[in-house]
Amino acid sequence: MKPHVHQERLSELNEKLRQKSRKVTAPRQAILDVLRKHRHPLTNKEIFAVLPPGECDLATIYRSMHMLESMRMVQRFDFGDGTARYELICEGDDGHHHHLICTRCSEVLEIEDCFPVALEKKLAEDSGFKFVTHKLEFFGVCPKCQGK
Amino acid sequence: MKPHVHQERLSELNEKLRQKSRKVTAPRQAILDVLRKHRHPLTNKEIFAVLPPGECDLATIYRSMHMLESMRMVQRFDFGDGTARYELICEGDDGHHHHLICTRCSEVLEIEDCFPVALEKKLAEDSGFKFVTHKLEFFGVCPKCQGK
DNA sequence: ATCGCTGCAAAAATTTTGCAGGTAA
DNA sequence: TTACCTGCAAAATTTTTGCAGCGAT
Repeated sequence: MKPHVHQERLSELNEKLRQKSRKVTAPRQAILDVLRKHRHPLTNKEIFAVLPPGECDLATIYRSMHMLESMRMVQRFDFGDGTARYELICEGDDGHHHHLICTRCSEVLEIEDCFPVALEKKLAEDSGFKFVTHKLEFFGVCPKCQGK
Repeated sequence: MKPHVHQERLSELNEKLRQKSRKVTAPRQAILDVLRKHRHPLTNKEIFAVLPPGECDLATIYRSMHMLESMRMVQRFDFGDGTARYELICEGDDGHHHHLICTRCSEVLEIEDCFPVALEKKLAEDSGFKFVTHKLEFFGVCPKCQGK
């Protein structure tokens, strides 16, 4: 491990990992660094491709993403193509947001609008379900792809 | 093919298939019959399991679902577990709706509420995207599972 | 008689798991 | 030292594809 880099991240990571008696390892830091440098959800394969060869095994990425998701350090998204994508959850944020994805070039915009809370509450009351959450993604054709 | 069953369905299928110079085959009718008998989205594997052995190959189901989706006869849904699910689109309906899924027992409720059209329009205007649609699914714990 | 469709088999793509050795705490 | 973690390899899932023969039109 390089003790001089990403101290601020390291302390956050340390704290969260130690809470669960997990270890701060080089592969985990490398993965978090990749996620930090990308604004949009990445597939495990994309994370693997970006990392220097030999820095982290693909299986380790899968295992790490599961762990990071259970610790609420990353948020999983599904764009409907059958491949999981992950985005780093910022501090003080719950990671809940949505995307607008171009169906032609796969460009991704982050969306601040969200499903109205009132409707979600009504839904929970009507159905008797509890702890109701939702996943919402938008799809369309971006300006660049409209002429083609 | 059994000429005495599901005549009403057959004529609908015939018409749509013939429009694309596709053929009305036993496997395709069998698949549509399964979908018609189930109110909720099914995975290809589930469809395969329900069909009598030897009635339809799994690969044929995959091929059929792609075709039926492109013909807008089925709607694809993603429940976030990495497996595609399909539901029959009723006549006169565009198939656009959502579900409330129990994260413990996988019970599925159909939801009539939808993301407000006005917000979707605003989203399209703000972003410059066109043909904007959305996918929305709700997750929670159903009444039966709340005590456990 | 076409042309499309099917079953079978193989391959591709994504994700999970077992295990022996290595490393953080 | 002791758990936990990693790489490697193998397996499990889900989905796609090639091909020869069959079948709807």
